[in-house]
Amino acid sequence: MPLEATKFRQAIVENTLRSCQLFMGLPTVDIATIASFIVPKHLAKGDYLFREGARAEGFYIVQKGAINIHRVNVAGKEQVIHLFRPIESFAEAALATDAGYPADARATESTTVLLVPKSDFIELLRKRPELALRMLGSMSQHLRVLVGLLDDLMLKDMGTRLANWLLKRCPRPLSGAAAVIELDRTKRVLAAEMGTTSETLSRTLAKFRHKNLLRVKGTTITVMKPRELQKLLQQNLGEL
Amino acid sequence: MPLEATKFRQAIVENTLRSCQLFMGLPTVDIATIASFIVPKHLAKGDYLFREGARAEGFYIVQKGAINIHRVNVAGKEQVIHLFRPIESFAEAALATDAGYPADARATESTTVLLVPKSDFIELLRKRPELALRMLGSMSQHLRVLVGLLDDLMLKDMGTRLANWLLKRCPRPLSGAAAVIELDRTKRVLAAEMGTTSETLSRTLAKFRHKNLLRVKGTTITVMKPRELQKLLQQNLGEL
DNA sequence: GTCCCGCCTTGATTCAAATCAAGGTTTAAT
DNA sequence: ATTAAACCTTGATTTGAATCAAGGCGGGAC
Repeated sequence: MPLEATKFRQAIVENTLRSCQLFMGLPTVDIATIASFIVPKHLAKGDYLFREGARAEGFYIVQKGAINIHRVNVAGKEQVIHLFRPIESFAEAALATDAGYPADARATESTTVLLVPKSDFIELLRKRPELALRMLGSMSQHLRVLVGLLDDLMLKDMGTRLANWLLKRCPRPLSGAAAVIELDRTKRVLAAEMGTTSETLSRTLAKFRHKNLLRVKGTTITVMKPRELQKLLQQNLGEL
Repeated sequence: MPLEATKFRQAIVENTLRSCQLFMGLPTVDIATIASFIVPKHLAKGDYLFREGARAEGFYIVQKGAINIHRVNVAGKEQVIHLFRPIESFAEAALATDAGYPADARATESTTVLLVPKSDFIELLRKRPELALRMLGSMSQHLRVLVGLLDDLMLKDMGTRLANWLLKRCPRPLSGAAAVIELDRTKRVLAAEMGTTSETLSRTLAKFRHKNLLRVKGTTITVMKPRELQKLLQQNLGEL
């Protein structure tokens, strides 16, 4: 294989690493070291990267596409935990424990991830305590996301849940300016993420549409009146 | 203050540290170092250790009593995230980020916790990469717990949820031997942890009682027929 | 001991969401 | 371009849990 090609590939990987939160601003040497033991993996839409309980090989960084982390509970229902998109890292927990992955990971579209193998990385970690702190930061971020998800799921009714979800995605809800939200996923999947069925989501969106709070076109939602939505959320909460 | 007393206190702290998962098996020197910057805190029942958003001073280890970590969502409802008991550590996420604590912490009884101050500990972390790995392990454990909680909360009905909860607490569910479960909390609180109301919990327990699956006396539940319960759980799940 | 407050239980009612069902629409593949 | 499959929407029905309400039990204060 031509040496040039290898170098080129390495350069791309290094670029991804540098731009990802976890390694941003790291010395070039370290980036190069990490890049040297990266294993890229390609997945077709629907392929599983790993399943719950599988021995953990390391953690991952999404380079292209999207990875859906989910859990199928004893009842067989799938609860989406998170959807990771390019430059995000996940499964860092794998580093620290011999227990298998605690959830399933599936590509929701054609996807490339970079595997950072456990043993290699741990070795580096021993020499670079700074890095360990970053890992801690990343995991604490994941914890926060999970706590946020819990919050959302426990909110009383779908109206409230959806309003809350939409507002979190409006750039400046208080400005009153219409905001366009691109779903990046099918409504069925969105419903699953919010812990409900596509029917209920559909109805709730319809309710908001009829109040002229928003418009829906395909997988694009335009929030026409963020402030109204905000107000509605507040008063829903008040009535509890 | 008499030197002896100080030494004595230090010895007790070191003992707690040694027995806690996080520091178990650590060299004596390190234990002593950590013990030297520990700040013990006493809380009366109902006192808050910290509130959501508060600047994080460090992480904690429960020495005596119990700490309830919970979240009050936008609707004002309290969702219990976890109840920490002696020798458990929590809020490790505080180390790695400047964001405040992501939840509230309240003592549910008279409690003593050991505060491990952030800056001191981070300094040590830089010199002891091993320690950082342990922290990662601990956080990954918390992640698992949270994922498990999510699982439970999303289970269809209370019958299923409760059966699942009980079975997780039977030492050997398959043995068929009756198991005694001590709640350690009021039923109202348990209901909150399971994301429901005390009325619903009461009814569900009654249902199981009528089927002679268990007996309830105060805060003690005796599961008479774990296997029956297991069977019921399976078939509940099948019917979905 | 007795009084009181908070906890638990049980019943009746209400309500939101899951489920079942069917028609219309978009997407992707041939 | 045609067709099949998946997706979305909307309606009717069912169901499980929250809520409202009231009575009983138990433990702590005095």
